[in-house]
Amino acid sequence: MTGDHSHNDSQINSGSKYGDSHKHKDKYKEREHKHKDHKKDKEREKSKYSNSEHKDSSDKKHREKEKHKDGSSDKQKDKYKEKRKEERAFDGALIRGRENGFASPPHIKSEPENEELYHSPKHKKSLKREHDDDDEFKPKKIKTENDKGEKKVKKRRQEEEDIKPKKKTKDKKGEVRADGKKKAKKEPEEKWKWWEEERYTDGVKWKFLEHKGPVFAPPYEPLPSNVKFYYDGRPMKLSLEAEEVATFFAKMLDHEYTTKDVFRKNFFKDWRKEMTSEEKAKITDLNKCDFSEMNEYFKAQSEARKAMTKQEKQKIKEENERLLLEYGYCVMDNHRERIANFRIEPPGLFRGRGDHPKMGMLKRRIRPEDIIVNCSKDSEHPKPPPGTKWKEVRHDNKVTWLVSWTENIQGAIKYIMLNPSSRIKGEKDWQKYETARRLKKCVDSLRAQYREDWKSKEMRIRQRAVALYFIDKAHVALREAQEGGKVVSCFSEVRFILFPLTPNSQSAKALEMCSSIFLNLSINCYFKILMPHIFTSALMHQTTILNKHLQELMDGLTAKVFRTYNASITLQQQLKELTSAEENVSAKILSYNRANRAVAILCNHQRAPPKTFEKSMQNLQTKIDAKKEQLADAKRELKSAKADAKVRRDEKSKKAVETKKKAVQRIEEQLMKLEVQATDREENKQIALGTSKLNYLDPRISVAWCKKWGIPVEKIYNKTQREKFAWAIDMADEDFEF
DNA sequence: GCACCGACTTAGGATGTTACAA
DNA sequence: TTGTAACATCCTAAGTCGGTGC
Repeated sequence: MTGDHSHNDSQINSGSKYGDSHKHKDKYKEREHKHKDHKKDKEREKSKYSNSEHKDSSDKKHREKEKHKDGSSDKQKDKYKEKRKEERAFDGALIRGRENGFASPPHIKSEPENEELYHSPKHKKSLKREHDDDDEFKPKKIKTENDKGEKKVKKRRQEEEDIKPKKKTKDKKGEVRADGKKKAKKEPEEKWKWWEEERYTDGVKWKFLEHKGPVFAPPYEPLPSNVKFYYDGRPMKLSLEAEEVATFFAKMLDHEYTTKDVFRKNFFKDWRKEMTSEEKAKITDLNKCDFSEMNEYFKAQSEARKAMTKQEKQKIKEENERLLLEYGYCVMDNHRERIANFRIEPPGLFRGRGDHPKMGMLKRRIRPEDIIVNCSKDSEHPKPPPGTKWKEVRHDNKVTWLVSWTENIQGAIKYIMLNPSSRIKGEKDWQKYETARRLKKCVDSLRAQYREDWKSKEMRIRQRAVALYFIDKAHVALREAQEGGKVVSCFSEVRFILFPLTPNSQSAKALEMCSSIFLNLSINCYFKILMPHIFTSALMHQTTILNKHLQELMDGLTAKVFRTYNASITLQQQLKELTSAEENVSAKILSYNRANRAVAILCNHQRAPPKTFEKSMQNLQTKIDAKKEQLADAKRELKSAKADAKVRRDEKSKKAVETKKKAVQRIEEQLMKLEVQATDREENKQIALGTSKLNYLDPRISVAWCKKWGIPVEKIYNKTQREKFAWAIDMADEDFEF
């Protein structure tokens, strides 16, 4: 659908995304970040949390106050955020503008209305599975569901009563992989079908949770004495602390980051904090620092790692697997579930994306004293490493995280949570798609309504309607931005809104806007042409206000539901359009990828073309050429074999003809496969399919498509994806309609 | 009503592993 | 057997949204 995705567009996009944007540079002028001195920080934390083993509300308040005091960094963050969002919105809008973006294809309207009853699980009295309702109202649609409906529905709560979460339960969890060999690893035979059970109500996420806590980053290993750091041309032995931070920089020497001023400046500032006073006195200029020997050492190490013998590699692998087995799983409500990120982020230099003002800052090492552990009271609590204490152990079953800590760069909280294959993530995912399906039911009237509202006499209503239009069609979400110290929500800069009005803009044709939209924009633009934002903050500038409005329109509706809905409905529609029954499997998969790609383009999921793209494309072309030659040869041979057979008229030559014929056929097939591959790859050059596949496309659409056309689901989803979408694979049959 | 924050979800680059061709 | 491309997984930054407290 967007085959003409132009080169220009992508340049615009990736260009600004990766932070060149000179136009805005002034915006991010270096500011003295008042972020605390690292050491002060440490001290304060020490005093703050010295006796924080127990949850203490006054302590918490105190902590909060402390946090608020240090608002400077947050402001900076906001400012930075603002810029990033602007760029994205602007770039995305340009691209989508040209391509007529999210404007739903005309066919969407003609989608048969789904008569199923949708309701938000959130507000249901009984949080029974959505498909239970499907069964009730449309039994024939989801056959498999129907069958299951007759099965007894296990009651989770009852189960809990029956099997008290004593330690022993762990041993019998289904998916234990006893054999260390990965190749031999089997999918667990009996996978828990959580989707056939009841959900919790009232925000309870679990009743029992037990885990072993996080895995900390390995301690720093000092450099061997022959690897030296040089200052001003002379070797210099660094203290352990300073050396460690230096290695972070040395490891990144080949990266573009280390050439950036901001990065260098932030790094140097934080590095100096780790130095002894002598070092501090001596090392005053980063440009005089020579890390190259260190850099080479790390390169050599990584080479050595690659060159390790099979046995050595195997040993490491086994150790990793042991770690995974021990720390990678938890027990949540009688089921053993995989943890997503059980390793604590190691220390290093912060790699903010784009022109992040904090890039290069030191991400400090996380210690047990920074860690909040969340688990059941009656579970065996994870033990902190000997001689250390957790910051806190809490038992909050209204949240899903197992471990959390606050990082030092932005002051944000980081979490350890469960794998996407877990019940807790899967349920949420499923619910997300159900909300999007409910939007499908009312999207037409909703669209009609906001179009109507463009004409409203009330400015507030008109603006809201324009906002909705953008959210729906261009996925320009309202966002928060700093404006004179106040947080306002707004759309992107005027330049973004203006582009459809600029006469020479190619984008003018792009957004199929009604005249009343133009009118609304124009009014604003005339008045605010020099202002940074389009909408006045007085009326609707809180994201929450708009979201409240969305809630009124449909239960559970937020801006992001539009994205899910538009993506999924587009996939379904594109699959219908592109798949033809005559095609063979690989052609069908190409069609699937094309449908997926259409969605990725809509959602503006871009990627940098792989570094090896041109080369690999060339290689493929060479292969194709060779195959063509081979085909020509084979055809010639067939021809002469035929001629031969005509003369000889014996069995042997007849057989030879058959053989040659088959050879030609085989080569033709191979050639086609290669050509399909080339097309697919070329079209995929700058598009990232993963994000939409993983986050926006209702997996049941893909599963239904696979079942309908007899495509093995493995061709569409790899193992991890199949684990994540197990619920969909199990429940959707070929008739599934999004 | 505003500012801020916690708890998630989304995003895509980096790194590791596997499959396949030479 | 080796080198390489493709694919999978890991990692963590960034975005979203609702809640809270002033």
